[in-house]
Amino acid sequence: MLAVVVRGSELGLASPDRAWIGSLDEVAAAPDRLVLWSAAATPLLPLRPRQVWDLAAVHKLLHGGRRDDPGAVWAAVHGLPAPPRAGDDLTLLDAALSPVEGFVEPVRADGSLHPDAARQTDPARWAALALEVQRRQEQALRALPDPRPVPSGPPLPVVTAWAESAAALLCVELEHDGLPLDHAEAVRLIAATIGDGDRQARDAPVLALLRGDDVDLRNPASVKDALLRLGIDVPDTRSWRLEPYRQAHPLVDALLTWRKAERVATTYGYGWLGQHVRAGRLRGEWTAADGGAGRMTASAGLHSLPAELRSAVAAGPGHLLVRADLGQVEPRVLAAVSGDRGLARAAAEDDMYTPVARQLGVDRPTAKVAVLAAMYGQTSGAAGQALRQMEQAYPVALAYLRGAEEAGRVGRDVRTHGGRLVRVGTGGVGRYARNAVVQGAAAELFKAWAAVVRNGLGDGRVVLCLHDELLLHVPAREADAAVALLHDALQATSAHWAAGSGVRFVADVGVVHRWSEAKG
DNA sequence: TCGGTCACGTA
DNA sequence: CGTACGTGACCGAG
Repeated sequence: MLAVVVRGSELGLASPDRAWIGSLDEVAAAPDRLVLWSAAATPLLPLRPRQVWDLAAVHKLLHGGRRDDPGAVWAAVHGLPAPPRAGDDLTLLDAALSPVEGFVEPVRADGSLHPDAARQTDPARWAALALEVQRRQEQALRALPDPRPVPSGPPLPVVTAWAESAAALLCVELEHDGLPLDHAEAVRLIAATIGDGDRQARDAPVLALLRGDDVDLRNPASVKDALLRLGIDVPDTRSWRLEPYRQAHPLVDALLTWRKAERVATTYGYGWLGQHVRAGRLRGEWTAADGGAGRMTASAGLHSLPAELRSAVAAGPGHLLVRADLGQVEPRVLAAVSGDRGLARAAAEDDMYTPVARQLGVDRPTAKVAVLAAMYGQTSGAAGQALRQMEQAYPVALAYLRGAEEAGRVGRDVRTHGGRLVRVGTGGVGRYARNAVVQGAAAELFKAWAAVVRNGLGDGRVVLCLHDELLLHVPAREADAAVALLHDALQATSAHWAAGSGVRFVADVGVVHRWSEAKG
């Protein structure tokens, strides 16, 4: 273990037996795993370290919540109450504004961290403290139960800590590298939908159908009233609600078409291109573990790019895109984390809904709805019968889900398979916790997979993470190796993550020039 | 200027 | 069949 602190041109280093002011060369040469307070705040991009322990990321894994600043991280491993956030406490503002004159003692008499410790501590000492926090975090992780029936290798929560740290590091790289974008193609696609983007021109054909009726297309209440005047009475004007009325009146069809264009104009139009694309790269900000379940999130609309725009995401000269997505990942995750042997047997198949359908005595579409309804806590009665059959066929999986739902209902926090604390809080909604243990576990498996893939790439790069999909940008000569890597990495990851469960995970992998091609 | 609502894209 | 996220336009309160 080598803790690394970068502060300006100075570098603080700490190993278990000493702490010193060192150089970047020493980090580059270190065979050790690196400990960082936060990958996002540590400029190590040129080094592309292989293994880091990100104290902020592991803190969020262990304790949930949104805080991941050093004060909160330190307090948590020492069993102290979380300190006020900078901004909540004006004395912290004073500390931040006052010039740094020499170093302070970072640990106060009551054991808490000095509010400005990150800036005002001797870098070597600050690195040594990082190492101490790492030890305590690992100790806490080792105290958690390992949920696997046949543990293999290090305890699963410790493995998850490394994977979550790797994801934090990957987010820094994703922000830096960006997604390769064919700018001219993007402009063509946008122009095909909204022309030059003129608002009046876009609105005119819809307004013409309303003859003089003064309607604000961007105001749902106004649209709802206009529809009512045409005899179409709907509780709201969402597109799926209006879809059945497409034939009822030309306005509905025109309005839905207009909405598509309006979405492009406002969210994915010329302004968006100008704001987020530079030198052929589309960039957003990435977060490694967000929301209740700890999924990765991205800004700049990277996670909700309309399918029509995906042909603009294209490999650069001499390069190819390798895209891979996990097949039926959530039901497979459920089979693994719940330990349901019957569901695990179904997950041995390429398509697990086929054996589930056989087991339930229903057709495949019904089986799929039943499985999804079970995982997400269905409320309508459509799949009620199938759900009762699920209960009969897969009682262990259903009990696991019920347990999470019950915990959520009474406001009891839950932990995912990999050890993430999902804070439910008081008055929690049961469905939320029920979903979080599946979605969150899937996110952990995905990140563990992504981490292995990242480390196995030569000159290639991970350029997009999309919940169950990875997009790689690789030199053409490395494409075949990347395909093999994606499969091998999933094998290796699931072998320990789902050890003893008998669940098989599958990836659909393809080599393409444009993201839009060859979607499985 | 702000939070809330509606709407919609993705998984 | 549901959960989750980010984004943007509009409304009404302050």
